[in-house]
Amino acid sequence: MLDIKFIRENEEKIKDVIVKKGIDLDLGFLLSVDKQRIVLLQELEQLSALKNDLNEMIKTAKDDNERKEIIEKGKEIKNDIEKKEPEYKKIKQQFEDLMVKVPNVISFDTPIGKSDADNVEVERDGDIPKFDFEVKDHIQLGKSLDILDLEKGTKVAGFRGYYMKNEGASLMMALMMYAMNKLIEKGYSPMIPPTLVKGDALFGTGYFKGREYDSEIDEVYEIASGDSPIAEQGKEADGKASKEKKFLVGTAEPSLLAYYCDEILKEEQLPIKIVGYSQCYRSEIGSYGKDTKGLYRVHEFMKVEQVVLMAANEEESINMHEEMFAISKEIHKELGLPYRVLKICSGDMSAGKYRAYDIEAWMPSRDGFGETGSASNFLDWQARRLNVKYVDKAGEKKHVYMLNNTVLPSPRPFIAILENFQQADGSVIIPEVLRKYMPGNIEIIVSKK
RNA sequence: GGAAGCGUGGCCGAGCGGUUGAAGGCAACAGUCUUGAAAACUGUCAUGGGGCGACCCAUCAAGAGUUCGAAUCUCUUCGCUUCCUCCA
Repeated sequence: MLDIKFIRENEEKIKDVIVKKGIDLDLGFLLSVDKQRIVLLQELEQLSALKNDLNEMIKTAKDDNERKEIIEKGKEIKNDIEKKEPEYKKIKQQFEDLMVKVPNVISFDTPIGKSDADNVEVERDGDIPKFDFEVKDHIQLGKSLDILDLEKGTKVAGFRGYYMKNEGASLMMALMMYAMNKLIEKGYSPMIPPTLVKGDALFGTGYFKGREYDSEIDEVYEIASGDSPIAEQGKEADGKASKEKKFLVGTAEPSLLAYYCDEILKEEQLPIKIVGYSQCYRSEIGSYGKDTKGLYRVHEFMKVEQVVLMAANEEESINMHEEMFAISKEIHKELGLPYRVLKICSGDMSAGKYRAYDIEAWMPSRDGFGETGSASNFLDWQARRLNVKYVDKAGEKKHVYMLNNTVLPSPRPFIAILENFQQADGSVIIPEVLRKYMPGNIEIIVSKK
């Protein structure tokens, strides 16, 4: 969310971003709604002021007659207010619905483009492995080593379900422990946040495209809570409110950031650096036909995520963004995974983002790179929705800047490790940095058959 | 799951139908005094919105209602606390 004053003053700039991000929004219409809203607001406030004056006058009325007169007048004004109010509420709602869609501006160095095809590769590291034997994909490897069971996963959990087994389960836990500890060593405070949350956290971080959850477009699972089925949740006509909706997060980011919602921090507290571990759930709506095999695209996984809340300084936020993303690169290097870095273009960026990178690891079975991480700088776009402010050194209240980065998800690096480090005999070498987290500190996963 | 109670400004806490946007205290900030600090004293000090401004509107968990008028009364929801029950 942006400040309406900023929008009024930067109409052309935002119109430009709307085009570059490919967002369906008529900014001129928003501004005209804004004007109507202010007019109605002023009219209503004037009526309220009048009414308040009359209420004061009652106290000093000379006699019952005068009192009656005042009450009559008050009723007229109340009528006027009641007539005008629905109109104002309607406009206000319309205004808010439009405001929520206004995208954040983009950084000066964000490439302009229409889709992910226009993202710009800016870095590449590591040698793509060459194999002198027939390469297996992670599905075959996982099966032969008895560390991944997709059939049972589908049987129990349905499409995109999976079981991690034996060294596979240990390897995933090792990845998470490794990532978690690395960030703690870098000064991040560890957190295990809730994954079942109210809508506010998801709206606040931009995971709902509108003000409310929309099952058609939002890639989030809604959960039945209380005793009513989902379809019957929401406000009842008779004013009886139902239980609050709950959702499963797709990353720890919403829970970690919403920890501070409605708070006013002090500048001395900033930057706040947190590393969170969570289970992540994704409905993968809109990706029905994509990556249907294996672990690449699943509904449920584990992930270590980092977030930073910092003072509002654009330049410093860019530096922080780089600093956070450097950790992802360091991790890929330490794991020995060849990777490349993409600067995300305007059209592939979600509405709230100011600047974003993706990191992709080499996956032999894809004969290409696959996304293993993403770092985003939102400036104060999320903080406005979450209402997180700080008092700066001059005593002024400002919204904090928020940034986030994938430290390590569980399934995709697992794919990359299996496929890149497979041996001719079907065994898989475990990256050195993970061995201390493996039971028995094993160095290799071998077939038991 | 059963019972009772409670939700007021950064915090504590009064107020229970009209000079209450809200006493008092703490914290914070500015000043006086002091070589400096502390103490003491004086002053400032909620948030959001509208207006060029005087100023106006809204907010005492949220929503609805009663009333000319609600922080105060009624209802609903949410949250918290305590006791009992149950339980990984």
